[in-house]
Amino acid sequence: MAREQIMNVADSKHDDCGACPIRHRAVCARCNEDERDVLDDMKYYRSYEAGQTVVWSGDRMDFVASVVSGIASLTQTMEDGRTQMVGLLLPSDFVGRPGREHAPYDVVATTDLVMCCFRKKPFEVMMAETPHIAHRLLEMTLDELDAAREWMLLLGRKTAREKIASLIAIIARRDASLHLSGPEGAMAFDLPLTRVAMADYLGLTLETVSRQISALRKDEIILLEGKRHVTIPNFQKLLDEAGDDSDGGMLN
Amino acid sequence: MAREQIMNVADSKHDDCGACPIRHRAVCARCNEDERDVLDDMKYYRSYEAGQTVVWSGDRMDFVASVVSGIASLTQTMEDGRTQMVGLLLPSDFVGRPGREHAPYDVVATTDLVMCCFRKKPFEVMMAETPHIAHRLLEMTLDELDAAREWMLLLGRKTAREKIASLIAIIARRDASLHLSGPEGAMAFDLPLTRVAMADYLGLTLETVSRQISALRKDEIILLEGKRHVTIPNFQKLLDEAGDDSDGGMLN
DNA sequence: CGAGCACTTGATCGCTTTCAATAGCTGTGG
DNA sequence: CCACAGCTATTGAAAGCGATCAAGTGCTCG
Repeated sequence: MAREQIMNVADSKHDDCGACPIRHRAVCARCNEDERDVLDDMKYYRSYEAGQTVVWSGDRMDFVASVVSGIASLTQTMEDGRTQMVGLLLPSDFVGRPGREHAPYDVVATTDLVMCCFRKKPFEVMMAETPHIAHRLLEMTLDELDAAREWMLLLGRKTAREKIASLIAIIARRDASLHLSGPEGAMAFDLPLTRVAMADYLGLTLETVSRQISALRKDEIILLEGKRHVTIPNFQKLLDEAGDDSDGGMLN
Repeated sequence: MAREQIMNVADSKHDDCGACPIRHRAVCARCNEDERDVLDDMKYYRSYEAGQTVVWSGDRMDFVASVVSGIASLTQTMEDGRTQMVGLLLPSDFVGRPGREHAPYDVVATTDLVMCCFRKKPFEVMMAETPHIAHRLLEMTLDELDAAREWMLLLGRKTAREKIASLIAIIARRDASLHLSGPEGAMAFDLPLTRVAMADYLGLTLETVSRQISALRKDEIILLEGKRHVTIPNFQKLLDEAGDDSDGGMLN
């Protein structure tokens, strides 16, 4: 908490795009070398600590960015304080909308976070001239729309237990794809979200989240070490609890 | 019900794009005359009756399309039959995803429906060569993503009464923008959805939908003639019931 | 050691669902 | 013409799930 409180100002500009861990999945994934050189000159990094707000809803947003590492969340809040997470941004995900002045949601760093930013105007110009970027952004936006619609089913129709199981399954799958390990064998990882964040994501209260996690643990669908470390002995059993189709909701 | 059961096969190809009612909002909105001529040659119309399924989830989808008139819905269904509407497609909205083989959702004609279709392959080729189309599609997809996220807040955090009020407000606003009448004065329109469809959209049961509509009528937030015709004496009062921000959730 | 935080667990409340009966409407056929 | 089926919608009563209110635990940090 105390380390580098000014880190979000101490931005770095020196990492080479060629070594970027997200270059094959981010908005720049389709760019050729020349195009990437231009972006390389435009970009700057910003870092945020877990809990910091990156952008406030309604604020002017003069940049767009890719998540390089860590997790950010998009959150909507009603006047009386009810909040709903409407997006979970993982490494390579894109933040901001070309052509829009103001942020429609709060963007919050859920874990320590590094973003690769571009000032909006130059990026818009570049996008207009570079079909590779526009196409990749369209593709990513369509994927996000699919994910949002999957989430609508969860929010509208799933029970609390199914919601928790679904969230754990999603995190497990993402973790597996990061570590390039197949789905065979026991999966184990740390939950990157607090109970409150999970509740905001799932449209539940934190008490219900806690209770359902306890219930899944009691039924040995998941194993817990401490508050955060999860082991999944049988992924199919978890999917059954999530109520998803038998294909496990595989993308495409 | 009995009239023109084969209408979805009796397709028309003759309407001129220049007279198209959605040409200023659809995916082709940014096209110049030459580009539109090409689309004009590619396109064909298809009509569906209320209740017909346009595409089944998982089916091969060899076309993309714009809604010309009527309303279509995107629906997800769980194994045990629970269903959630994840998209409401109004005139000018786009159906289908370039680059995807199979439909991820059921597409159902909620009212009688006319769509302007393009075979997918030629459309993809055209899109790759025509930035105007790709850009417009990106813009529309980003708008849809915003709408989906607004809907996630509704599904996750709003009460049944707020959900109903929100839905009626959305339909009222859309109707007003169609009829080019300002929000002043009493608004009146027919609900284009059955109670079941509303329930599927809102993540409720049809009984709860019915009860909350009755409650809003008793409180004189809305007036009902028959089952479907709604009059809104005071739009602001409806917005208050919807729990939206004071700006009424105006786009942009 | 005590404050603060994240989390868990218990008891109760209340909103939405579930189950069930009924109304209103349209179309069909005796 | 009326009886009846089929559909949409309304309304009532009861049940259940998640929310709310309230302690209490375990951990970290000062």
